[in-house]
Amino acid sequence: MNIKKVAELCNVSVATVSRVINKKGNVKKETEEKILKVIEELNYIPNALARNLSKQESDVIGVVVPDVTNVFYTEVIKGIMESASENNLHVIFYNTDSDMEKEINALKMIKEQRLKGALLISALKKSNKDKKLLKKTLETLDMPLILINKYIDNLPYDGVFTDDIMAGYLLTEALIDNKHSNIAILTGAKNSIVANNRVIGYKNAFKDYNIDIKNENIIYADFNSIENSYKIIKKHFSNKDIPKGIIAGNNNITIACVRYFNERKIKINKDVSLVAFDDIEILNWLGVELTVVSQNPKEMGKEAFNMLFNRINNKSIPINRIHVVPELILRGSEKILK
Amino acid sequence: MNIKKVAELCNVSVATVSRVINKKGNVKKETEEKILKVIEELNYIPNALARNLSKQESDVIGVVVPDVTNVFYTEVIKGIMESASENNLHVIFYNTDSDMEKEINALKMIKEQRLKGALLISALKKSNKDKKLLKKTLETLDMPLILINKYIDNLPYDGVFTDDIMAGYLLTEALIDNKHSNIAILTGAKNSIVANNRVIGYKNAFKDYNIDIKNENIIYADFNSIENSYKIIKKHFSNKDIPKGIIAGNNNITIACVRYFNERKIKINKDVSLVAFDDIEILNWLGVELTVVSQNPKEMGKEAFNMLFNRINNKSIPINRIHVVPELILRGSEKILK
DNA sequence: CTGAAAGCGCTAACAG
DNA sequence: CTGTTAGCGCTTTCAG
Repeated sequence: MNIKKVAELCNVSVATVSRVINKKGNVKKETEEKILKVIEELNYIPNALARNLSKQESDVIGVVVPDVTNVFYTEVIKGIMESASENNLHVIFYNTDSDMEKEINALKMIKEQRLKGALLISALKKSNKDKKLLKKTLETLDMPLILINKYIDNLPYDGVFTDDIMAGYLLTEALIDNKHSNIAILTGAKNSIVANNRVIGYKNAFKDYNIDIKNENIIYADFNSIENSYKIIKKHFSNKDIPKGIIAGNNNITIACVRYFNERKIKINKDVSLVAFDDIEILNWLGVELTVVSQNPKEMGKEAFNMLFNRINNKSIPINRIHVVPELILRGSEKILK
Repeated sequence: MNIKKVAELCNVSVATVSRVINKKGNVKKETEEKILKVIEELNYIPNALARNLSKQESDVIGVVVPDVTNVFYTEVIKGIMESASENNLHVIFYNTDSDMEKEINALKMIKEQRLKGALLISALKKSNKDKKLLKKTLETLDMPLILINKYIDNLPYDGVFTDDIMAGYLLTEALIDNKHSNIAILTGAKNSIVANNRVIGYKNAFKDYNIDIKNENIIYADFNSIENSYKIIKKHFSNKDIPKGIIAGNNNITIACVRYFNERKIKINKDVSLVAFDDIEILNWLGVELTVVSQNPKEMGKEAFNMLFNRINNKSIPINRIHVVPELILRGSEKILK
């Protein structure tokens, strides 16, 4: 079934059928009604492939994500999907497992599919080699692209980012405000840009409040794995006094941390104050109500989609970078109760 | 940049270029090398739209899911994506929020895009109207389609399903084996097919063990919402003795239930035995180690993809329906310790 | 208001 | 081993 058959059955030309499908007007009421009726009867659905090829553009966007099972990304994804569907756009997802090779490959596939645009949550680490490769791929991509979460310098793309430095600062300050001075931060891997920015915020707060920083209090766990983070935390704190203030660097690390504290019978508000990046709904449901800094992932997704939409519709607008203001949600876990 | 330009630059015809792109052979080594070099230099990437239109088939499959933030589906999705990427297929996702209208719309869009096939996790409830509509949509879809999780009778589709009746039976039996006879099941909405099957398994076990079923022990909560389930549970159990045995009907209900027990200081293994459908990783990490029945969602995703792949490659193989055998994982929460 | 026809970029049958 | 050419199904310009 195709447009030609419909045209024949209606005794009109394909052009006319095309006009009514695309609501272009300039069609007599009667003919339009006749065509609509035949389309309905035949269950005819236009071929998007052909339309896209003809129009030289597709109605699909691509989204590249490190891990579709991580609740943070999951929320971003939901935001993107909602907005995309409101705008009749389809979404192809690529999961990279935080692997740069897969990420670059996904980008190439997006190019190959001639998608309308792309959203990228890069897994780029502090690696010059990967950075160069990514930049090169991005350059040849030649399509509207929005960066989410991971800022990459010297690249002319819009993006919506979290202000990790500020977030780190806020959490640290929340602890300092509660008389803490011995504060450990459990952040992501050493080569992770986000992990390092969070530490910078932490350090800035220490400087502003004239407190000395102890290097042993900066612990590099693993953003991508509860299990690995758990091992690192356990190893680091064995046979050691645990600092009274703890900052967990992301959702996975928080869970690892809560688990470790449970095991060692370390109580929040009594033995330790725990604050964290990312607001994990389940933890709240389970009564582990932590003071957190939240980045509103779903809103980030929607925001990123809007940026892409604007960029698609007007390639010449100036580059726009939004830094989402992290929201400090105080739930009491930053205190030690007497 | 297109195949014609590449051909011109190489002084060959488009056919030859096409041959080397698609590794069809029958090209002299030298010419092949020359073409490959030019492609590389020009960063030429073939237009998948055109290829697909020409070949009358696309390299994209569609996946329709009720909720991309639900950990169960998230695992299914990951399984699908892994397998798809291994087979160089792209995946468009549609989120339905368990809304049949959105589901049917997603199916129509899949048709419009002329995708290679589709995987459907339907949100169909016990509604004749919706069922008819879905069947009609599916009939006109005319492409390989695999059902996941939700069996729909009288429909000629392959599928991978959970054996919810058996799963319900296993959990109930685990409690009965531990001297429980007063057992409540917190299942999904009354019109949910899965919810009802789980209850059937529950009832079957009661019959087999000659125990009387109390209607008040079958509680219809909400598969799709922790919050709603929590409210229902709270309301139902207020001013009542809580049965010693509890079966939570899915991951969301389990969390609501654990929350409620925490609040009322009801202790598992002491006041109550709690067993559940779905294995939630986070709960285990947090030390809430429940006896569960698991359906291996990631494997289900991979299995479903394989089925789709087979169906795409051979439309005439007989219909294949896999019922994943639910795995009972005993972790001790089915007991009351003295 | 309508139709004819050129093209979108690629594949594949056919001819050589 | 290589080239010519007819589509794939649709949009869009141009002419009427």
